[in-house]
Amino acid sequence: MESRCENCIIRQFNSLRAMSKDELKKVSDSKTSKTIKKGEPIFEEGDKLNGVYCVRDGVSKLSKLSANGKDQIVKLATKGEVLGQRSVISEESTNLSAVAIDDMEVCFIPKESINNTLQKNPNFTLEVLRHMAHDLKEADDVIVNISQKTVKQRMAEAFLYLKNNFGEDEDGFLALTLTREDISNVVGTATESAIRIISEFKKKGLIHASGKKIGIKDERKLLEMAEGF
Amino acid sequence: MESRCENCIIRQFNSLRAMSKDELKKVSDSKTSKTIKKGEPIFEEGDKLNGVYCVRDGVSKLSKLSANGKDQIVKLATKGEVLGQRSVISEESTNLSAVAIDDMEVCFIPKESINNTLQKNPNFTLEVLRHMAHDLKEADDVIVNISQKTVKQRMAEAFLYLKNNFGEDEDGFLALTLTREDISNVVGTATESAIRIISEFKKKGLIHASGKKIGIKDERKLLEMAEGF
DNA sequence: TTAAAAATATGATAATTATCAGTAAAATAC
DNA sequence: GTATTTTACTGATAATTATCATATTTTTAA
Repeated sequence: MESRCENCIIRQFNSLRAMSKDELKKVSDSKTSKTIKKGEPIFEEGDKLNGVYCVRDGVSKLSKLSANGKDQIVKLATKGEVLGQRSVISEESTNLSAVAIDDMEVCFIPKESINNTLQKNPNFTLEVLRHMAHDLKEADDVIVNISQKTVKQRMAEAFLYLKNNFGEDEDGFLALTLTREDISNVVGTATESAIRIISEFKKKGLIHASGKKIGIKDERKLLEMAEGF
Repeated sequence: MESRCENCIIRQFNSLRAMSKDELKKVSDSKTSKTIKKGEPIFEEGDKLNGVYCVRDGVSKLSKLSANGKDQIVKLATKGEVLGQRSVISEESTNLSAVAIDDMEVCFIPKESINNTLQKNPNFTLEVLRHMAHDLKEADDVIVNISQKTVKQRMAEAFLYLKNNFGEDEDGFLALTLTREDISNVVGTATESAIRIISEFKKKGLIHASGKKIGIKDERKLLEMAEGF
């Protein structure tokens, strides 16, 4: 038996919280739950999406393939985020791929439920709008960072971002473990360059690592590095 | 005597077209027209905006200052675009500065008019949402371009962008004339690098220039260059 | 109109970053 | 548990891009 949206806590973190009980009931009736294994795609660049995906558990990377075959990760989406919204709203195929970094649990909500509510419930639309405004602001920041900061600065920033957004485990490692390649795709650099900088950060005592797991050792210095000192 | 929004053609190009006659009337009553001279700011990063600016004429650069003192131009906004929307919607201070590149004419619309309509007219909200979805998609593209393409490729792309979005004058020059510094801030590179690449493009016959004015000579090759051939 | 300031241009050089090559370690499949 | 594949790492080198210096041209202001 599947759980109902009405009782889902995740909803509190996204725009679905602005839905009425009745609307939520309809969404819940039309939704389907899916399990996505680590490494598997939820959708791919160019797909026409028939709905949105509400992330219940796990983390997904949203990325775009460039001409030279490298992926640029534009966002890491976790619990509570709704994927595919933009595509459904503008009725275009997605410009991003979503791939599971962890094992994930997502709910697929058909676009009809969303569009219906968008047209009838201004509160919901406004809530979606607020979220998108936030995403756009973040995107602007990413643009400025990528174009104005060095790879080293962006690497430092990435680790801080990972700590602030996904936390640490009991051993003090970043809770979200990314491959070196994924890190390089977040930062927008060559994998070897990312690895080199990780080595350097380790030597300088800014971070420590055990296999793939990376922990932040000197947050203050890392922050200074990100700011350019 | 000022012109009325109801009769303004510009409106057809932005989300204001989804407003009812009545709403439009209220907007028109509350709006004020402003003339902004070339080089003057409309608003600056960190400002709390009390409304949005609808561009009637001229072009504005939306930019963000980085720690090292360089401006990154995130968007060039022209006739029909509404500036400051994101800030008003999320009720935060803006993350961008808007400076006039041309002499401009803009209408200032107090946020109350906008917020009112956002809460009452789902069509308007949806229209704003669609625009923002579009902007977000564009921002993603910019991120991927900046991080995956070389400066040369991005320069080529910038000229094509300028042609496609602002057209050419009767002499075949790009209608929007930017300083070399502005070009470098759009592309995200050092001014000297931008100048050097302009010289190179001239030598290769991709563009021609007369003072600040730049014209596209071989669009096909420029496109190939942007794609990485 | 002339002086001053700003923008454009170019060379020399340094710094950053990517690429290629190859080894070591880890994860996965059998 | 071993073989195979993938991922991580390091060095050498090349390519890209930024920075500094300086000259020239253009624009602006007095």
